[in-house]
Amino acid sequence: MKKFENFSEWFDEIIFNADILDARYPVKGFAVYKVWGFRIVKNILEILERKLDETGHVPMLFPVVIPEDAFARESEHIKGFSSEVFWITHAGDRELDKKLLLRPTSETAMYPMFALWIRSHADLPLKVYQSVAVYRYETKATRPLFRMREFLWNEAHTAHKTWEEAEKQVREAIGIYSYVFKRLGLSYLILRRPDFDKFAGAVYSIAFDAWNPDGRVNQIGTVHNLGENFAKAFEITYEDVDGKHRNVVQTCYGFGLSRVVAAIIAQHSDDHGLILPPDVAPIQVVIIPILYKETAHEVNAYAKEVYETIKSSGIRVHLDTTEDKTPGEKFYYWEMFGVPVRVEVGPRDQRERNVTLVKRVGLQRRVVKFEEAVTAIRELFDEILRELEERSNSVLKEFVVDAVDQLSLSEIVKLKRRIARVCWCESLECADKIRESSGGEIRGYRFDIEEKPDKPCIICGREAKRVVYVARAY
RNA sequence: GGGGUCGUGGGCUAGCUUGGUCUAGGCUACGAGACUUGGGCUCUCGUGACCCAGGUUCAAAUCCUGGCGACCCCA
Repeated sequence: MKKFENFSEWFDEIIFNADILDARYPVKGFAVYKVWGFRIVKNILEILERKLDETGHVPMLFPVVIPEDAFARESEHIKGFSSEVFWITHAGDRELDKKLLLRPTSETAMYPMFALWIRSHADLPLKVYQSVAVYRYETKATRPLFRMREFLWNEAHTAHKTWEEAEKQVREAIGIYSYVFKRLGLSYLILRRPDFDKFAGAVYSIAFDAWNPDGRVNQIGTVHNLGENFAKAFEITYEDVDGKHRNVVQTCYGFGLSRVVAAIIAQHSDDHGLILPPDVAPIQVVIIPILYKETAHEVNAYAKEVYETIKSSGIRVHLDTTEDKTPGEKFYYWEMFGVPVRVEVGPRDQRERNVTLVKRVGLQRRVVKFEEAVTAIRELFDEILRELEERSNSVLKEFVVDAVDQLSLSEIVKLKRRIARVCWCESLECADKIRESSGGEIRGYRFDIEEKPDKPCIICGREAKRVVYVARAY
């Protein structure tokens, strides 16, 4: 199965064969994370949550149910989400007086509590996060990991005294996510969404759009400045030093764990199977003993010694002692699971007290001395991450193509399945036409760098205000 | 929301047009064994499937109706 020719089938095969996700659960849009997938999730979470802790966020856990009246408090918010909400209407055969909904996101679960907790400026800033499943009745076709009706994410919610502080928080959030994505070697565009596509209830939204082999973009994270919109609706006020009561200014941001797993698979993996960044690989090193009858005993003993040494250095290592499988079969097996480094230990290595190291990316062999094995493996980890990052980055560069007119726009997005870079006048009419003629959506303009339009609007020919990116999306 | 394609062991599929030879074939996976072992070796044996409910018929995996489910395309 070929990644760049038939992405969909390739992807389904990988998540099934590598024990990431079993999508055969009998409810559409819901699936089971299997061991390998869930361990990867936990490893990603560990990196993210540590970073959130370091930057002054505190973990909490809010209920999965939200009462209807709280959900309806902010008018834009309810407009944006009501069509995809799961409702709880009954308990047994009794109808509930007060309908409850399963959180599609937790603003309306958290903010009534924020209103109770925040009394004075001394309570600010408040920075809370939780890692939970959320529920959205997607009407578009659901896809494993990319578009689920139940999906895992980490969401953070903050409250501040001023707009400036909230702005600072937005930048901190972008920094946190960028840091995690870097350790995963992912490439993406940081885009400020056009106003018509911002989060329901936000002043503005920033999103991380990762590239995908089929040309669709995969939104793996979002950061929103909520301004005072929710503070007004939920009456979240504080007493300032001057004794006046003011609304807090809020931000919130979400990190899509399911989609980040999808992005790791989609960007890094190849036709042999998964390729995992060392930081999140459940097993970082697998040792394959090469056994021959005459030397089996010595080689096994040596493999065990190698195993103990690597293990004691803190690396997640596994010794494959399965019998009745040839080394070749084991190579293919562990390649499917994306283990970053393979250590081959055979009679030759044993005799000379060497080990043979093989990287999952590229699969070149190198022989090092036993004493140098751990150091060499750690170097390989760095090398692997750098390679993944560079490779992914160069694909992203290849994927972004400048569109000069409507014809080339539709060609880039529809036929070539790429991300088009176009100049836009910011009018809604032209946005609609861009959508119609390309089949893609305006994802927004760059947040991290400023791009000045050097051409007129691709649709109307008037002066362009923004350089925007257009792509099909998950 | 509209249109289309398709449901066969755990996974991928053949068979369906023209009903019978299907006791449903293959690959893979899984279990037992032998032989191998520096890239999927070979062999023997074994487990395991026609989405559901009706209908047509002497006879249904195959035809018809309905349901459920999946996938693709368009809005």
